[in-house]
Amino acid sequence: MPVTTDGLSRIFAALADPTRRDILSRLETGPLSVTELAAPYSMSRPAVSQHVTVLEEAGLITRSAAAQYRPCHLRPEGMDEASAWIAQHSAAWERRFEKLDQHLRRTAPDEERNA
Amino acid sequence: MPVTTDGLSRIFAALADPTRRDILSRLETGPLSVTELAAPYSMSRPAVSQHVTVLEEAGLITRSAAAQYRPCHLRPEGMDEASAWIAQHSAAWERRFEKLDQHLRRTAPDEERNA
DNA sequence: CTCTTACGTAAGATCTTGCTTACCTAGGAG
DNA sequence: CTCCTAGGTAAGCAAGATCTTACGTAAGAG
Repeated sequence: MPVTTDGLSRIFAALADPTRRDILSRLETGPLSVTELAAPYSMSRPAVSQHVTVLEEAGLITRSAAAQYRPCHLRPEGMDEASAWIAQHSAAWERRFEKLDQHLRRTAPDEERNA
Repeated sequence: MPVTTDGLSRIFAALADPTRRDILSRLETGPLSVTELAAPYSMSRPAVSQHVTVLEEAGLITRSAAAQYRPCHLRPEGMDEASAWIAQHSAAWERRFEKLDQHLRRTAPDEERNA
């Protein structure tokens, strides 16, 4: 990854780690502190802190600056860009096969006309 | 990334590169050879070949083994897993805000009971 | 004040990624 | 056969990712 990475690349890169995806899943039920997030994993707390930073820089979560307790919570609009990219390209995928489909149906399309 | 990476991580990692996303976009209009894919980029053809290998190992494209011409084409079901993950978690995101929504609505929910 | 808790960050080891150039194979034209 | 085209692969390097341990800081308890 180059020095300056675009937002979409950052989001997909953030999602390309099982630990980070698990963190996102666990935040869906409510905010958690870094210490709480780190508990189930076998890695050190600073490692989890770095994962959280990656998620934050990708715009997928935010951290409150509340004293020494800094709960992490989801940023709902964070995944919109990735979601939109996938949706758009899935649509293109499907259009390609719809065209094939239509082509195949032109061989015997008679059943739908007499309704 | 560890020695063995799960499929979802491989897919997201493959999507986390602008060149590879661009390759996928260009394949939506039909299959292209590695040489054709490499033409617009300023990097070497082997570099593009390696990007194509990454996409292939993620299950996003396939290569025909036709003689020395090996056109790359999309594998439509390749993005399903990523799409499903995003959809599922976007849904969880939304449910979280629906619950908030419902909670707010419980302050004045009387209109729906007398149908 | 000191001590604890929660957390970030710096330094460093190690692995992976993304590129390069150089080289190799396979098929077709002559 | 030789030559060209298409493309995969190896070696090597710079940069980044992921972890570790060690340390620093800020807020509250006593």
